[in-house]
Amino acid sequence: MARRHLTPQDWSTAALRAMARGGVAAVSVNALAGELEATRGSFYWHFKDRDALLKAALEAWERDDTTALIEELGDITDPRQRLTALFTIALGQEDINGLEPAIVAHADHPAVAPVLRRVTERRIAYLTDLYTDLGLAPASARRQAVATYAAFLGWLELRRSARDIVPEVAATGAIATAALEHLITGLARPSMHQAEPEQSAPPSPMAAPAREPETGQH
Amino acid sequence: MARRHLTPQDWSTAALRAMARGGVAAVSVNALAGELEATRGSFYWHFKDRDALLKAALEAWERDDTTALIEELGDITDPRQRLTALFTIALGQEDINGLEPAIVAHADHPAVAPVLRRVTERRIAYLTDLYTDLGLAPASARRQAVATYAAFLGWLELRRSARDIVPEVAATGAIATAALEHLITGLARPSMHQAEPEQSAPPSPMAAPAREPETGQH
DNA sequence: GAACGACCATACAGTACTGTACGGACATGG
DNA sequence: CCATGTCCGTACAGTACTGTATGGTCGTTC
Repeated sequence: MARRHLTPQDWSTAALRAMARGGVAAVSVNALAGELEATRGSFYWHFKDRDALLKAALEAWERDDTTALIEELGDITDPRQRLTALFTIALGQEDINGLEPAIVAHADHPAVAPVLRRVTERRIAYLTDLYTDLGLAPASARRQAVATYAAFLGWLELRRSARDIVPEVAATGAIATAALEHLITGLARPSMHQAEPEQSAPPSPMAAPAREPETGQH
Repeated sequence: MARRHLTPQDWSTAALRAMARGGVAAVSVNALAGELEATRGSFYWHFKDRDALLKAALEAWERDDTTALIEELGDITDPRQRLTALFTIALGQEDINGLEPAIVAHADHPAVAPVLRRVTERRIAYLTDLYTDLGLAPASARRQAVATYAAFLGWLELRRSARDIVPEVAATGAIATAALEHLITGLARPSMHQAEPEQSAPPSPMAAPAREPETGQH
């Protein structure tokens, strides 16, 4: 209220929120104008058309949730700490709940496809490098990165669609990180199927949260 | 062509295909009629309205991809074999690629929510029972089930959106099962995921509102 | 062979959205 | 004071979809 002028960012984030709820089709200029308490006249001042809004919104998502995140992690030298920090941030309270599942679900949309492709490539490449830095052989690092990223995506899906059924996924920060660490440690181990020459990742525990969350009653 | 009469099933599967491509909004009677080379007159003979189609299609999905699957697995007595069979079927060639991500992405839709809730509950409960049969303690079985299901969902997401970037996810049958077995075997070892407290404080304390409901409902 | 019911095509109003045209408010600076 | 640029509201055509009404086309049945 009492907000005199809308910025393109306002429309952009509103578009992402709408997309998280109802997919690309829910990003309607009409609906967003109503939500922002403005009219379509304002929108068409800031954007050429609806496609331009979609493009801008998705590129903002790419910038905030991938590019900026990776840059932020560049300061940390220890790969182990970097991994933990990555998960802590990525599994932290989402800015917009359900956005990633919505974007993936519309992977074929012309406005989504190129951005999603860049994001997926970059994230998996980053994860692969990270596991390589942790001492895994290239093939293992790659496999590990894919599996970890799949688990992460599924985690977000459950958080979006089954928060009440699977309350575990609502956890943020260290607790959520600890939960997914299981996946990581499990996968980091060379399997019996394809034994690979590598000094197996230390079975030492991953960084644990301050309070152990679940080592209690069984 | 040369197909004289359309059945409700024809409309139903066409609806699921459309949903897999473009979400709920893509399920338009107009578009489906064009795809089936019919007119909307035919549709409104078989269905009361569009909502009835959505409901029928989603219930068919529930029946085919959850209820029937679990029944099919009932024959197998050995839990280990049952788990492998489950993954082999679930990761097999999808009938409709990208359907699950699309459904999850519209979890709030009134036609989707109840079905998705039932499916998620049932699948996780089945997985939990299965891991319990494999000898895991209740809390571990539950945690294992959630992690496995998350990895499965993410796997499907990657298969939908990143087949070219991550060709691993295109694998079906035994190969895909072997890939995900890493998750299973890694996690199934009870001795491995013992997390001892470490000094490394998490970068951001992060309010952790979610209690650990680990004791499970039994 | 006529009547009936299942199935489908066509035509119509109603709705929600997009994009554009245009005009108004409002501040700033010469 | 008014001139200009920024930002927004309103009005209008165009499009795509839904739901209904209505009539047509078959095969079946007695």
